Amino acid sequence: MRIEAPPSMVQLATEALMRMLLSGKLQPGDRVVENQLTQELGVSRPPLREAMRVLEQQGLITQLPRRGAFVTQLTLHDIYEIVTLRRELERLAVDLGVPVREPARLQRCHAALDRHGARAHAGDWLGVLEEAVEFHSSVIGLSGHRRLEEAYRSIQLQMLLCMGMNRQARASDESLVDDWERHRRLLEVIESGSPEAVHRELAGHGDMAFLDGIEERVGGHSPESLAWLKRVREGDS
Amino acid sequence: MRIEAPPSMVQLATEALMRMLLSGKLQPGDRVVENQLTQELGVSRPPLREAMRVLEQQGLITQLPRRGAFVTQLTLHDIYEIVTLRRELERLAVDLGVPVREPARLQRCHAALDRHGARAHAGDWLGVLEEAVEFHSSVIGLSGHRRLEEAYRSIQLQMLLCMGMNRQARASDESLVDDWERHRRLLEVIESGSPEAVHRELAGHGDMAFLDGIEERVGGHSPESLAWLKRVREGDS
DNA sequence: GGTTGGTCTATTGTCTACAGAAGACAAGTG
DNA sequence: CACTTGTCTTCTGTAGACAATAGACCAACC
Repeated sequence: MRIEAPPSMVQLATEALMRMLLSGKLQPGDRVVENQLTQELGVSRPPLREAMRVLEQQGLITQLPRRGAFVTQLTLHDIYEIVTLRRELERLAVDLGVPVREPARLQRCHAALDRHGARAHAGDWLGVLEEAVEFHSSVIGLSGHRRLEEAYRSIQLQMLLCMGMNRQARASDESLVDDWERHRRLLEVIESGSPEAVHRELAGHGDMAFLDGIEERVGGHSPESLAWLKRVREGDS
Repeated sequence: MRIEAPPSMVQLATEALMRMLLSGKLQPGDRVVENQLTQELGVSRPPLREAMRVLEQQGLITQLPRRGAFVTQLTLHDIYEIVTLRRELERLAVDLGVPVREPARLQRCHAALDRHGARAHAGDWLGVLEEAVEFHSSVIGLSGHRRLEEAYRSIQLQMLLCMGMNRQARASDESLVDDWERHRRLLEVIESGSPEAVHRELAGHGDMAFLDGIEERVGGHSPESLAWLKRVREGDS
């Protein structure tokens, strides 16, 4: 049995920061001061800075040279980018991955789904979020396309960051379980083996509710994004 | 007139490393030792490490905890991933960006193309590469989709890294100019405004020559990648 | 002779300290 | 009273030093 290497401070700091972002403890637009975090996390600045570089690359925080780092604040155009790109990546993943060639890959989906269910029933809000990300990643991973999976994961995290604010208020225990049920259905459809059916299920997957009244909550209304929002609302879902 | 902030060491180190990778001074599989580079680049280790984290995120170098960093060595499956994903991103970019809505964006394409041409005629091999990347990025950027452009750029750099070895030998001065001519033609087709025509031009863009005999040069022959290679060679290009 | 154990070196992981820039604030000036 | 200017504080950028680990090499033992 192969023992695993102890996680590096960079890794721990990255995960801790990610959790602070997903939980909303760090909100979009917030300034991220290095010295504050070193105290909170018990890490010195160099590894923390490396972790921040990683999250910067993922688009979760934004660094301005000599001015500090901020939690990325998405514009309407950003949301347009995220949603359109995510949809395209999903499409490709389904076409490549469904029907599933290697049953072993399904195991990962089931494992994530089970953990998701456990967290949902326990009312563990943040845990549900993390396992939902892992579940979706594992679904995309059915394609056997690592880069596709990573791109998808990155996009997904950005989207969650944006949903952060109103999520906490909205997510009751029932809706957590509802999410799980929806994911369970998705996996069933995938196992049935029809790419078209999966596309349909994903199209109606219904995580677009956060778009309601989005224009008032964010800035950056580009022509593209406004046109897109109009199309989406006219039922092109 | 707004003066620009002096570039940080992290930025400089990232660019220098990138150049070492593109030029083949660092070859796939090579070990990257921090202390050696600090001497060569005249930077201390913390900013160098941050730069390496950035390149790790881009997939250009691979870090093994407590074992050091290596230039990423691509498998056939990796190449399959890169080519398929790149194609998909191109497709989306063309559909979103052609015909061009904002003429201002074309200016960036033309500027990059001009620089590309100048480097090609000067026989500046590395410069051509850099400007070719910028040209392609600017074309994808016609879509106004920043994330799409960045994903494409990352994928493209990975591909260049893989082509590195045989590139230097193969690229004569004429072929440099040929590349430029091809790019010029592409931009003309784009300006003509027909997405289908652009798709056709891209399909026959002809940078697939490096796939000849690729199986012998790299490892990692997954079922997906072998099937894909067969399809490509049967003229699905 | 092959294997095991120990030591030694090279390299990574982390921390502390210092230099320099950006922004805040207050005092002076029109 | 508004605006500018100088200073001060806070924070980032970078450097250098120390601790700890992995792998190589050599010797001793089975």
